Amino acid sequence: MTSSLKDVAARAGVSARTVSNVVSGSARVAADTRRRVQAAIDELGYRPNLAARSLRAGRTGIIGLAIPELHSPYFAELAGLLVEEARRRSLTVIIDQTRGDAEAERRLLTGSGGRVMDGLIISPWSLTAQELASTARPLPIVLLGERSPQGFADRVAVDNVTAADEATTHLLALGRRRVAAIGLQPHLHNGTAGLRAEGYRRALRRAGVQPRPEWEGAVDALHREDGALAMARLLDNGGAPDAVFAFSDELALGAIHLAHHRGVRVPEGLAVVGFDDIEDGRYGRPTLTTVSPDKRQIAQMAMQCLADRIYSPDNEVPPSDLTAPHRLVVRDSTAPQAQAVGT
Amino acid sequence: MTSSLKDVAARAGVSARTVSNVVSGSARVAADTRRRVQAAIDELGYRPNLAARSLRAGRTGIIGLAIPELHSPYFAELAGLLVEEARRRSLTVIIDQTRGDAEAERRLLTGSGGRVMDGLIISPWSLTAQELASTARPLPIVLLGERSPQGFADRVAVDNVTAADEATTHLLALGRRRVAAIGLQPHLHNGTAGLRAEGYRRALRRAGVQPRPEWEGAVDALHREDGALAMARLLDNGGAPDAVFAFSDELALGAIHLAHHRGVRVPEGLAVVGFDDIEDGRYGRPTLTTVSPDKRQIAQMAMQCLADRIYSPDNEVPPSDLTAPHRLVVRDSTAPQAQAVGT
DNA sequence: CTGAAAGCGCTAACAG
DNA sequence: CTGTTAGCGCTTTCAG
Repeated sequence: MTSSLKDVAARAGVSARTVSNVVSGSARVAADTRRRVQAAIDELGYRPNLAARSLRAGRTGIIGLAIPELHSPYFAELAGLLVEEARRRSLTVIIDQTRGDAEAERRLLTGSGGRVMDGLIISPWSLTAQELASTARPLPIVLLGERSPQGFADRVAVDNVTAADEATTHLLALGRRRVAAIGLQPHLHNGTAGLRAEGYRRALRRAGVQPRPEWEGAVDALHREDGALAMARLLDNGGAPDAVFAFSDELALGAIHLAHHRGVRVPEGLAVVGFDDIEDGRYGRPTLTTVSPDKRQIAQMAMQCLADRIYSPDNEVPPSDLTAPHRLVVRDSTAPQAQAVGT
Repeated sequence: MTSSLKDVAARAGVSARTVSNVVSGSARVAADTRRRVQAAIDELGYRPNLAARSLRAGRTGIIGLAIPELHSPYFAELAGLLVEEARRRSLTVIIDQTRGDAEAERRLLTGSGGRVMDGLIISPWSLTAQELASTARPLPIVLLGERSPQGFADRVAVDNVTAADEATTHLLALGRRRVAAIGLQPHLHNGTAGLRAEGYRRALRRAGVQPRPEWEGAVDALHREDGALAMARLLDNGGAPDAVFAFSDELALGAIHLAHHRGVRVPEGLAVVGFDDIEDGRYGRPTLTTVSPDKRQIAQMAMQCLADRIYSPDNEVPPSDLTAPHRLVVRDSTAPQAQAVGT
């Protein structure tokens, strides 16, 4: 059914070598020969077999992307950007969901996938960087988001402590003092949540506000419903906070949803800041103030990093730790007045 | 660096054949030999080379998923489910974004990708089923969503006409008569939008309401901003509709956002129904009434279909046309009263 | 500029 | 139950 390079060669009356040259454009071929070969290719509908090429090259041109959840807006958007960056480098992306499950993260590396990929970009939730790096070897990996300690693999992340500090400081600057946080994940070794909590507490202290455990809302996952649940607990036991810093926009949206049902107005009674700058936040009601990581930059950095490792594997460059920029985008959910400010 | 089957064989003192048997579990191997081979595998950290295996088998175990946008909540969720279904069958998914671009859709098939994939699930926006099927041959493909005419490839979709009819009828049952639609895409050959428009008009006629062109809001894309834009035009030139059926939840959310800014209350002044049942709709304000396609079912049907084609390619079964179930989920955006009804 | 031939790592016939 | 071997389709030395 499918024709091979040899078939094309036979048809064009040349050797396989010449066809290969025409296809890859690697060496000079006489214009006339090239034309004849091209004609044969078209007639036979020939397309190179990637498996054979990979076998030969020792490379597949495929990289893996392992994220906890594809249906989370933040990861979906990031995945889209990464796929774009990959295409720019003629790389193909295989996406896998780990659901934050340690077993899934491990299987990705030990399973057959480990051999089909030239490299892996992973946002780990359960495994430590060390465990990942040692399991993956010699597969190059790039870590997204933060997991301490560093030094085992390349990593790209925003400065979570500073970002969280800025978000919290923004709430304090509005005159709010009972500033709660939503999104701690003590059950996971989620470094990101820990760092954001650290920034949150740092900002409070700097403003002379003592952090209080009952203001720190833990969550199981980072979805709207978890945010709603945490918000409910804060309203019931947290001593009525007047502001919330949620560690993700989804959590923030869930919290706002619940606050509304409890008759708490946002931003009047409760100012809310999220994290991620997902599209829903821009079109929700009220529009959501959020920490916006530069996702395109993250995608570029991660892909650049991985490509470097793949194409110069012998290069003994120590793991790099890249920080992507972020900025606080102020919208209605922290507006000083009740007036809508627009997008 | 990486060790091959031959290395393992040498180390275990057996032949390559035996190692292959141990790895694949295909033939009986003496318990003692198996143990020795396994030990060698572990020591060397051997993992089979997928490229070689694929070359041999003539199959890669990789299937493609081509969707217009990964960051659209609907497609992201669907992609997640498809990846799950694929794993259940030990298949790996490569995800690609077409952005609804004809060139991208074509390149996916003609480019090198066509050789690395065993099959393709695609949600086409620009190419016709016929063009896709003929370009793809002999690659099995499954179409998601509707594109007429049918008969060129397997297809999975909800009954868009009926679903749109139900959504519109629901609005009419609330006593609304100036029922607009948002989401027509006359510039694309988007069969889905056309079918939803058809169902919308059918419902109007059955209720004795004459469809009016100025009630049909066209959009460039299916995002919130497009919905907002279309809503603005309807309010300006559409004679103040009292209800809107949006062809996607994102459009609906954008429309609601804009209506709110114009001082139109939802659902009191404007009842809104969306399509897709994305998570944002459940946590927005108001919560969004929507047509909910059974996404899991869609994923299962599509994967089953594709797997059948891949594993029995000679089977001359004619292309099947599967209809996935859907249901109307009524929430606050079409509540008869202004009271919040909850999720 | 082109031909011949080796070999990437694996599996499956075919012996033994 | 296990060893030997051919060959999947391609690239790439080595000759010509």
